[in-house]
Amino acid sequence: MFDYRKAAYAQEILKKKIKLQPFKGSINLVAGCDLTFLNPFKTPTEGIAAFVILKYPELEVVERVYATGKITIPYVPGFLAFREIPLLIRAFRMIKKKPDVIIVDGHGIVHPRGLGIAAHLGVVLNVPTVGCAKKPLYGRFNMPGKQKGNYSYIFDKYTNEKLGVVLRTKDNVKPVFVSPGNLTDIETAGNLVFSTVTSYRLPEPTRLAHNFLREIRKKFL
DNA sequence: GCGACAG
DNA sequence: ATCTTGTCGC
Repeated sequence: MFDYRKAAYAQEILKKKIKLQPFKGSINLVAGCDLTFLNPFKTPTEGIAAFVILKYPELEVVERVYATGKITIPYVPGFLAFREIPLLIRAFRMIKKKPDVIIVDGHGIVHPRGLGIAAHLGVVLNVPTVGCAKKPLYGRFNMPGKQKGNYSYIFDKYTNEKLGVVLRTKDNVKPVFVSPGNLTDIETAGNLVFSTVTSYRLPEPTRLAHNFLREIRKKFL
């Protein structure tokens, strides 16, 4: 079984290691990562994690890697990282050209204990990360305008601290929820995601990682 | 007590 | 989180 009390404690410890700061240096390579499961409704199950690395700001793919393994921890809102990070780490180690920043499919610091999967991964790898989720998890916010580029801020519901942005990446399409993971800040996170969006709802790194997995997954069925 | 709840 | 198909709106 999985001890969620201990996991929550671990999150509180790791949260203290997050460094929120403007991005240091320049971004030449940006990565997107994602996971897929052979049976997403059963645990344990086989999982596949992938990273797609793109040149920035050209968004040309320069490398793709993936790793497979057994997923034994169930999904519980607030503890996604414990389920997905082990395989993500293995895939990350296979990358030859390490990215300057990773866009993770999930939240950064917009999280009940301030440590969503993007922040968790960023601390463990000591790499700049940005969280880009498709649904809200925590905090209060107003919906942004309907036009691409419109955004609003996400605040902590107790401290009112600004945590991230709700960003409209495509006209009349549901917005995404962006927040810094590690070694980035809200502005860096928002700008990076918006600058990697083309004509789809999700930023290219995330979208391509997802497509890549769909490809790989077929070979395992 | 009730609703909400990343992937 | 998977997969597929159909429908609707811009």
